Amino acid sequence: MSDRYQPQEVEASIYRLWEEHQAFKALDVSTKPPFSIILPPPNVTGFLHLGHALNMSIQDCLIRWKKMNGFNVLWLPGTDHAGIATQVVVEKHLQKMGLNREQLGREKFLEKVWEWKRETEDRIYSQLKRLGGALDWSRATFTLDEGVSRAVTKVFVSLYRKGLIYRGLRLVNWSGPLQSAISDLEVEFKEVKGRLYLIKYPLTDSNEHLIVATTRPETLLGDTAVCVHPKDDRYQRFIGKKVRLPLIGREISVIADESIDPQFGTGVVKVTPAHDFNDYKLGRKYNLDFINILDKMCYLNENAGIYRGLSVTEARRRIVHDLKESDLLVKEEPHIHQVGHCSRTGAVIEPLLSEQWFVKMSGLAQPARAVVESGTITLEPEAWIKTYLHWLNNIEDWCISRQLWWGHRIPAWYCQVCSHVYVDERQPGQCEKCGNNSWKQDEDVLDTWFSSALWPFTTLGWPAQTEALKTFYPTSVLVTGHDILFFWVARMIMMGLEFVKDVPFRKVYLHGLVRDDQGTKMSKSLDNSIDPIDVIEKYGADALRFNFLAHIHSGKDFQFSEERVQGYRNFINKLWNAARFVLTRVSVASFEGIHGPSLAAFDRWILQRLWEVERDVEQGLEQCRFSDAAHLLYHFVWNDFCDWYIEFSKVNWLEIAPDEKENSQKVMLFVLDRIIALLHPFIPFVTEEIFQKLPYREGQLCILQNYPTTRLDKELKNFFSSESAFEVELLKAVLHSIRQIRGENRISPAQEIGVKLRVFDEKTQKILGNYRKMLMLLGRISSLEISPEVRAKKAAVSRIVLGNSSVTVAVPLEGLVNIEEEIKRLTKAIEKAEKTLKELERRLSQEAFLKNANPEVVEHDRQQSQVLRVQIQTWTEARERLLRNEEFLV
RNA sequence: AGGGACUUAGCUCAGUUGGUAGAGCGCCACCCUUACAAGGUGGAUGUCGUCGGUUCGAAUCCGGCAGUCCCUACCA
Repeated sequence: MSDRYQPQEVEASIYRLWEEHQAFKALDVSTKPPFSIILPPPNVTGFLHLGHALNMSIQDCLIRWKKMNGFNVLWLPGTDHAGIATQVVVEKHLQKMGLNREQLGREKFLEKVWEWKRETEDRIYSQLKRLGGALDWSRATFTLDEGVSRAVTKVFVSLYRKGLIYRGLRLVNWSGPLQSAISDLEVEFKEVKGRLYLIKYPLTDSNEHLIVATTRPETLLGDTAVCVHPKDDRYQRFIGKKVRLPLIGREISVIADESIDPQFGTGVVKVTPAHDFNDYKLGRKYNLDFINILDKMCYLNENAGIYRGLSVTEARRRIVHDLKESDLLVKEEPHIHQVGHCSRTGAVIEPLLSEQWFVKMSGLAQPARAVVESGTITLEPEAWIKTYLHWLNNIEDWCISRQLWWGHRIPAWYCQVCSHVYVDERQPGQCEKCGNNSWKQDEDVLDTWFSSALWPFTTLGWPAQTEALKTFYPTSVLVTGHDILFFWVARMIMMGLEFVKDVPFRKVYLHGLVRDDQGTKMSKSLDNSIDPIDVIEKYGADALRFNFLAHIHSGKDFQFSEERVQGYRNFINKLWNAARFVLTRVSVASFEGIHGPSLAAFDRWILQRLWEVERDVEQGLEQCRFSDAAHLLYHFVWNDFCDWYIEFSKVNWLEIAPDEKENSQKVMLFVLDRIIALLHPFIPFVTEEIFQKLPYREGQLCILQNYPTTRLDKELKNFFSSESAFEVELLKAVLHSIRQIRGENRISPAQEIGVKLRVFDEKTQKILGNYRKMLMLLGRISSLEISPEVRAKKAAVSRIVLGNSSVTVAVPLEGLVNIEEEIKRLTKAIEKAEKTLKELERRLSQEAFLKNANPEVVEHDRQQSQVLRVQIQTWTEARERLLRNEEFLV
């Protein structure tokens, strides 16, 4: 074994080992209880970033943990075609080669996208493998796979027949660059510094005019009314009259509606039902004309008269100019407002009237709300429940058609003769209305989230009632970022309830987003996104995973830092070296047959600590508190096992009889064995690599072991001993005192020192006497005196109080060090203790405290203040003697 | 505009029923003591955003204020 763990040399072969043993395979039928997670399918837009690595680290930890706990686990991989996103990426890619999709035509273009999909999917899957994902690859699914597509069509048809999907001419969010409608969720609102224009609208029957306030003067071309508040005294006399539209002269009515805020602008609003969501409602309510002035590219169309062909911004400039010329512009002022932008292209969203398909949401939302309210599905962190419910309560119908090519084609056909619309899973024969057989399928595809909403059951074979579906649905937990709670999570819940009549998962764990070390969101456009492979190659997959698991806290965003990964790489190396020590120094073949009665105190102590760690790690994982569990293990390995247990054992083994040594070595081997298993879900590669080196584990796999729990290791309790635990704590405290004196007095670790221990009771004296050699070696002591009466001159002194035992540690400093240093040290210690003591005494002197506080707290404070008094007295005396340079009883 | 948070050591963050402030990294000092220098030992560092309230006692519970962030939302 090398003295450094070399992840790049072992990770690939370890992953291969797992695959060869089919360690990730889930069984459709099994007597074991099921545990299933569907991997949120990454988009085939490009490679995975650190956010995915975080997401998958959590899932893989759960999967391996549950597997080791005896569950029949399924972690199902897949990828998402990601309609708009992928189409945009591929179009950009083609653009570089001087191609565009119109040139290629639908079929050729789709071939290109499929080509892209194959490449990126390969890359994504290899990234997941590099990260160590225990995914059942035999079940990998793509959202456009035939089975999934059939299911998507079936769901569409079914919802259509139930009247939950309808087609209609509606005002939708239109993205000019995409030439497609997008859903409300895909619109991002940004604050924009615009202008508010006040424009004169002359009355037809008088010389008066109304002044309209608008941020979008160009849309006046599509105005079909002007609206005021019915109770607005300023304008009541105009209601019902007509005004002449500036520049184009069309006559429109003045109407009144309560929705108008008289305080805003002039209190007069132009109504453009075909280009504004508020105006659309007014248009429907008052039966106004809908005049569409934009084409699919968001240029002005034939209804714009002389402005035809202009872009929206050009048109705005021209119209403002023309209004000024005609003296119709009263005023323009700066105005900050929220404007919707396309989340994919960044273009300003134009509300546009167009024929689209919608899902009626209110009926589907109700049960989805109920299952979260009732706790059938739990959200972690719970803070999201409120957000989730609020969204469902205010849900609007979902526009699911997209004017794209990449995606699930909408299963609707239009009769070319009589325009009859036919929706079915297959193309129809004769038209039931007119008897002709001339059909054209709808050109549009479905919103990518439509198929994602079905993912938990389509991946398991639905609509067929497969064994997999029976076994693994509902899935156990969904792990995903909180950014897609509405896009995905909510819709899966609706569709699962609608089509499988059960929730898609029992628990949702929402984690934060990964940010860079400056705290900004990682994104490709900012060029700050990191390929996890780069990190893995530098530090290993385990270090990256542990970094996430040790640092993820209840849904908070995660600030990535390479230094921290490096820190956990060091931890993994520490583990590696501990294992190396055990494997090279321990000569027993297995840990079987540990003989309880002859165990040393350290052995008992480490076994007890192990038991406690097993208990607490299990609790942490049960509660999805990954960082708690990770830190527990980190400190157990580094501090308890390496710093103390191995160091104690090294010395202990020098002294004891061969059979006792063997017994003790079994304990060390056992603890290492358990550590490896405990850490496996967090850092699978290094643990498996070490496991493979355990001689008695030949032919086995770490991933297939039982996870150490207090149930599995219940016999550990037989080894517990409070006296042993006390002995270990006492030794630790004495050694720490000696090292502290050494460190603070700058006595070199190479310099051996004399130490005198004054003990105040026989029991402690006996214990310390038994560990004389231990103390001397670990404390680098040349002469050690242990006695009830210890005299010293020019000595550094420290007082330990532990339970009923008390020890004074004295280190003669003559010739070693400047006495002034020690006086400073003592003074500092005394001051600190006095400060604490003062606070405790103040508290204990309050009658209210003694009366109201928990008796345990009072007792604790009493004891603690007694300890402090003893310490202060010892130190104060020592300081005086040092000053007077005389021998004293320490 | 409504909602949800967050504010703790130089940095990133823990702190689960209120009871003497913690970790990792960084920093300082001394050490290549044969598992590990990707290491060892010791050390320093915080009016827990601010003001008030409840309490014997508040980082922790309640309220006001300030700052930061996120989500939802058609304000012309």
